[in-house]
Amino acid sequence: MLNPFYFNNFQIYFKIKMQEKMKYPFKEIEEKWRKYWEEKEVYKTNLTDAKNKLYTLVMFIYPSGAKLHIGHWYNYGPTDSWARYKKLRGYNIFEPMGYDAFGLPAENYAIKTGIHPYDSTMKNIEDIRKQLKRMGCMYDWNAEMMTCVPEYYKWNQWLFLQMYKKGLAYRKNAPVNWCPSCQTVLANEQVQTDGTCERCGTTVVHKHLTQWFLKITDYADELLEGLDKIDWPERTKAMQRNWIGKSVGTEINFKVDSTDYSFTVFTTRPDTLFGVTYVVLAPEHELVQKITKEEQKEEVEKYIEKVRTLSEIERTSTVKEKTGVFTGAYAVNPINNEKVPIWIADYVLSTYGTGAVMAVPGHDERDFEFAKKFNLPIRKVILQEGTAPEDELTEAFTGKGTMINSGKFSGLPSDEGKEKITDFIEQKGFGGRKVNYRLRDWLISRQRYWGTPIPIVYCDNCGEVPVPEDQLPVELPYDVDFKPHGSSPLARNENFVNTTCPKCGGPAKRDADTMDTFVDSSWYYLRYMNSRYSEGMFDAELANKWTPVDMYVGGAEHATMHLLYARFVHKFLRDIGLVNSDEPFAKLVHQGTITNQGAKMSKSKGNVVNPDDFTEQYGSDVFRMYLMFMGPYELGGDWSDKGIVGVDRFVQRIYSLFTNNRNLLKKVTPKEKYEIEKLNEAEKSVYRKTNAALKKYQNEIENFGFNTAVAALMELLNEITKNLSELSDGIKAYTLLRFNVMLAPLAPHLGEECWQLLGNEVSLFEKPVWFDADESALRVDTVTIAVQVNGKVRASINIPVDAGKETVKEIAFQSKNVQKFTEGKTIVKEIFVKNRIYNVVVK
RNA sequence: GCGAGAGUGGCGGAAUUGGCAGACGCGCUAGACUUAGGAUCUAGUACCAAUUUGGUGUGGGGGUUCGAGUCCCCCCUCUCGCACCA
Repeated sequence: MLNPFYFNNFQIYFKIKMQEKMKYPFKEIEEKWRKYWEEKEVYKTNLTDAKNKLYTLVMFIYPSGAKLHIGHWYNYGPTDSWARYKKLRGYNIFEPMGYDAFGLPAENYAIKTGIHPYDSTMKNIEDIRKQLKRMGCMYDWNAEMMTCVPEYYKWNQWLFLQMYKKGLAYRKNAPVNWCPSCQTVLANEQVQTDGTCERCGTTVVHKHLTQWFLKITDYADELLEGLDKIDWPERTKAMQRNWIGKSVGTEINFKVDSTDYSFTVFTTRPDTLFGVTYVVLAPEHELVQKITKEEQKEEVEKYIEKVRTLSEIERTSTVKEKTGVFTGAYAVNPINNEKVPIWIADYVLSTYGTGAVMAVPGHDERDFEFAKKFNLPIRKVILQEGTAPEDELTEAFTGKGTMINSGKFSGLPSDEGKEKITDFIEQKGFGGRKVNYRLRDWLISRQRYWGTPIPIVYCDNCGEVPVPEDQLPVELPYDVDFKPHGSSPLARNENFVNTTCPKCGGPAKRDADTMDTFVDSSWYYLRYMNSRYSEGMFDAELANKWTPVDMYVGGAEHATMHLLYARFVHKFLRDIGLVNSDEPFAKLVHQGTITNQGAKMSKSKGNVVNPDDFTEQYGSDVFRMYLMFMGPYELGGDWSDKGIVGVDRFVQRIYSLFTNNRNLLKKVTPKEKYEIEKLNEAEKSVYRKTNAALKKYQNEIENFGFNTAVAALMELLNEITKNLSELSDGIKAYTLLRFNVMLAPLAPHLGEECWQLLGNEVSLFEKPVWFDADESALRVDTVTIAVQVNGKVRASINIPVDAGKETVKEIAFQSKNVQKFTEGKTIVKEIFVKNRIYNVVVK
């Protein structure tokens, strides 16, 4: 019976069994607390009380077929931890979550599988909601909302109509980016640098369509100035500044020789006006057809045709050699009546400035290159300091200098010349000062099904007629052939398209396009406060209490699109009296990108890491804490699960520490503060460490320094376990309580469990508790400072805190090593920084 | 090309105002737990020599300073953004 082999195995079995019992049972515990929070509605925000309000927002989720990935966890987990910390500190937190539910992927998926975008989106939302709940964030599920329902998108239409009324929504036929794969138009902002479609990677081509634009350019200046007032990452603000691209310059009219035609150029360098040796029009410029001479017609036509096939990126590539064609016509330089040839070239864009450029090859790199290639004259009109007028230009000189060969303006510094020449041009009526922006109006028309219908009808009698507000929403029909045929899917739905004119009652057709989904996301943060509100776009009273958003966290890739559009819409809503603030997001933080093997995670690359694998093995707290511990939040980094066991061990140690001290608070009530001199050495050191950790933790969490906050907690745990046997129950309870409140934001389930284990009756997040550091404990009586001889550390000495130089010097020179390095030498200099360093310089 | 950020042990990364570089974690090494260990605990772990100790070290080169990972100049590499913007 007592076979040693059996016995042996039984022992092992027993030991393993015991360990399993000890191990932190994260599955039950995490589920237990999630259920508790949900049943007690712990995260339901009292929105009527905005006294201590803190609106914490993450960019809402796009419910694609893919489940939550590491990036979502990395975005939402730490942000929630920050908000939880703030909650423990007494803030009234509002942390909502919703779904950015319209969009192309759902439609592409439908095209591929035949599953209706509405059905797949709703299914995805179901799945994602479950996953989100398992993360254990403080989302107020009462506020949950999605953009693809009429209750929401009705207000996109309403917003559009308000802009229309103010003349901010207009239609124009313009060269647009056409993605042959998506069969749709893309905004310039949505075309990638290599000329491909942001969503599908297909090379974008040009197509001319009549489209709706929102006049964001009217707000260009304010969007620029507003950046100074918001707490956003500098790099993001710089990106928006560049994107808006304000440049102050001069517009100058050039007459076309022996005709009545004229055109305008924009320049930031009017001081080089005498250096103009030719002018260039964009191939699309309206004048090109009118002025081209008969003998040049064929060549010009051929060139225009060639340019039409090029994407903007190809046209503007620096690598590409300059191309262009002479029109045969001449323009007259208004400053000196000189006749200069008119060329067309693809490097001049019709979408920027006036679509016409005065070419100064001597002082502009592109013009220089062009002139060299086509043998056009190069004239020097700005003299570089330290060079002679007769020196030949080997490259364009684009800096400041002294004007030469410029008539009566010769001799002026170029800065002054800019003003003088502009004054002259204004006086003569040839043009004037002009501010130009790189920013273009926001193209919102999409020839697509899965979006907000544009509330406009076209009537043969009345023309373009806005749908009256009381007839909103213009509902998106369910039955539709969403397969792309080059036109909008809605255009083929007779029931939708055919309608009556709201003005004359005659037959009319609806606009068959839908809106860019960035319209949806440009105001969603205003609706969360009352997501079922039906009296208006949003509950303005609540929205004004709670906005601007106090903390907005999301990817840096939205720097120039979503984040600019939302600012624009917010300012517009302010102007029509709906909101009372200037900016939507007071503070912005970008989470870094988590890559895998150096590449962005994507389905196509097959390098997607599934967070579920880790949450199932370690639990959601461990996974969340590991993501925070990996490195600086804003940097992101390459994914590796190498260190996750470290965080798991940390959690195991915490759990056994708290289980071993179960109901400690029933035995003892710790004091608010202890007199440090009355504690034993172990207690002193734990007491100090506890308060140092509190201080450090606060600093770090406030600034999204999660990695160092976790490290501070680990240090504290090490200090506690090292000294555990020497601690009185009072000190033990004191430090565990503080450890617990710091732990809870980072690992909320475990935090609650420990809180209960200690003997607390009410959930921590139900009744928030925080402890401030006892500053007196941080004051120490002795400090260790370095003693340097000639800048090299030769000793470390303990000195009384705040000890003066003479005392320190005395102690320092007791060190043999210091003596050794100073022996026989004279002291030239002494540097003493209190409590930091003593450095003696000898010779 | 322009703009922003980064470069620190075998690895992820720490380091208020310039003031003891390498916190915390992973990994590794050794030991303990009467036999097993993908468990736990303890100790060690930048590099080079050696016992104490000395020297070298934050991408490379120069500079400021008593003192530089940190500030200044030049260069290299990587990441992101922009790209003929007139």
